[in-house]
Amino acid sequence: MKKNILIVEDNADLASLVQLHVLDINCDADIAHDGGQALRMYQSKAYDLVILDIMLPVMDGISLCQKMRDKGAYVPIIMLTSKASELDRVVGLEVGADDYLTKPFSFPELLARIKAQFRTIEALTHKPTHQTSELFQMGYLRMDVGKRLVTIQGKAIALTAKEFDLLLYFAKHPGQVFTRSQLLDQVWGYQFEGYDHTVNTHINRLRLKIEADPAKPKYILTVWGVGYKCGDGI
Amino acid sequence: MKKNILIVEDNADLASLVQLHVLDINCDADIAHDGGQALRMYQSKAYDLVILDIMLPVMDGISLCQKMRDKGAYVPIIMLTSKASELDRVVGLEVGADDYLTKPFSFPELLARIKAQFRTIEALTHKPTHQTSELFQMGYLRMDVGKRLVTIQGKAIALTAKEFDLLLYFAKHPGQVFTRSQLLDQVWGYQFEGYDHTVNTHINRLRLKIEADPAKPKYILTVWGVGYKCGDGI
DNA sequence: GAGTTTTTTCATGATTTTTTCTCCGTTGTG
DNA sequence: CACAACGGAGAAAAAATCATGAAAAAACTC
Repeated sequence: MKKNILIVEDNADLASLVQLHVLDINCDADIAHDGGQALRMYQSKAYDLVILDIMLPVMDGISLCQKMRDKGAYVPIIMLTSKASELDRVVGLEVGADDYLTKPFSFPELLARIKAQFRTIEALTHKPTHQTSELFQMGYLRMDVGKRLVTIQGKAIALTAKEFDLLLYFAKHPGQVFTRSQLLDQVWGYQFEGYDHTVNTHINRLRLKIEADPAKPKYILTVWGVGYKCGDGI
Repeated sequence: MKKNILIVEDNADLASLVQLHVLDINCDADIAHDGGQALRMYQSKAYDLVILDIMLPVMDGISLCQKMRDKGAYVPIIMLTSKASELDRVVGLEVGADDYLTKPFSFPELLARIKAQFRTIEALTHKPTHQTSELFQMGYLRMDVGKRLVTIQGKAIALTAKEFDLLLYFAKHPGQVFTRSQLLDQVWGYQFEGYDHTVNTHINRLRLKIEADPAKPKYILTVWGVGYKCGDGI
């Protein structure tokens, strides 16, 4: 996935040069030549990083940096400057920049600093995204209830709604034997008026999908004269 | 809430000086004089930041940095060095440092950089407070919650309020399947009295806007007999 | 308050799933 | 071994679900 970088730099040559270099680390870059343009672009597109020259026409880099910081999402900002004065460096960082480079800088260092910013973001955001949804397992077969996903040895199996509900019912009651009408009551709902035969058909199609050899089922077993139960899949 | 900083520096005078200065920004600091000691301290206490001299006896700063990075939790590392060679700077950043300072450095700048690191952490870890909002992504599609902006491969997509909220809900729960009434409850609010059909229409318009081929959606997928889920967009 | 945009409701046709039905092999029983 | 009940397989019929487009209602703007 390509990252988007916004380069804010009035020197067109330098801007293009930077743009060229960030391509090497798989990043796309747009260029803004003054502060006003930069702010408009920043608001109209989701950038992953901003490279910002502090000396700009129309609006200086410090003000621009503050305005960007006020606009919602956190986007890392790397400041560039020709002044080597310490005061500027400190002001830049105080005002919300995440890093600071003094011109002339080397491109390897710029790229290294860009990557360092991305790494921080990754490390910090790459966390509680994983919803802990209920998981059931029988042998190699796993069911994720929230995602309604079934995998066998990691391979995804596409099930219809009823197939999934039926299989889930077995997975939730390992080893237990159910008659067809019990299954109709529990999975279809007690108000369902239909034939026991319906269950057969569903078990059938389920077996076609999940069993290696549907003639010798391992997950859903027939209990002759009674109904079905789930095996351990092994 | 005081922050804990680990200073890894063999020059005892400089170490104490740094320790003294970080007190000004309400930070406590421990000092390690060599790499082995540093690693033991790093593992035995939860630090918020590490200041690391690259030239160390026993174990050099680069190796130490890598070892720390391997130890799970993300702690920002600021490297110090007397060598001004560009290669070192780049190696330092490549190896997992978040920032890099060349001796002699000024204390205001060191403190500014420390604060910049903390600010990043705050912005990214602190739950989406009103100011700092989050970015969500599914494939080429990105959502900036603060700006209420959606882009696909950098191109901005104009969504209405409901469309945005609905899409955001999917983006926040990747892969999770929702029924139409769940979506009505979660996105519209449980007090909403309306038809499931409403969801269809919105999904429909969303697809027209975000899908390359609305007939073969990649972002919002239909789960037959259940509802909808978001795909990974690829 | 008129005009625009957004949201909701509704109707239709296409598609998928579910149910029903039939045939045939299998299993258990006497 | 024969007979009857049972379960499996497949196809056809029925039902449910969804996409689409259009119209009505509501919300918002100027």
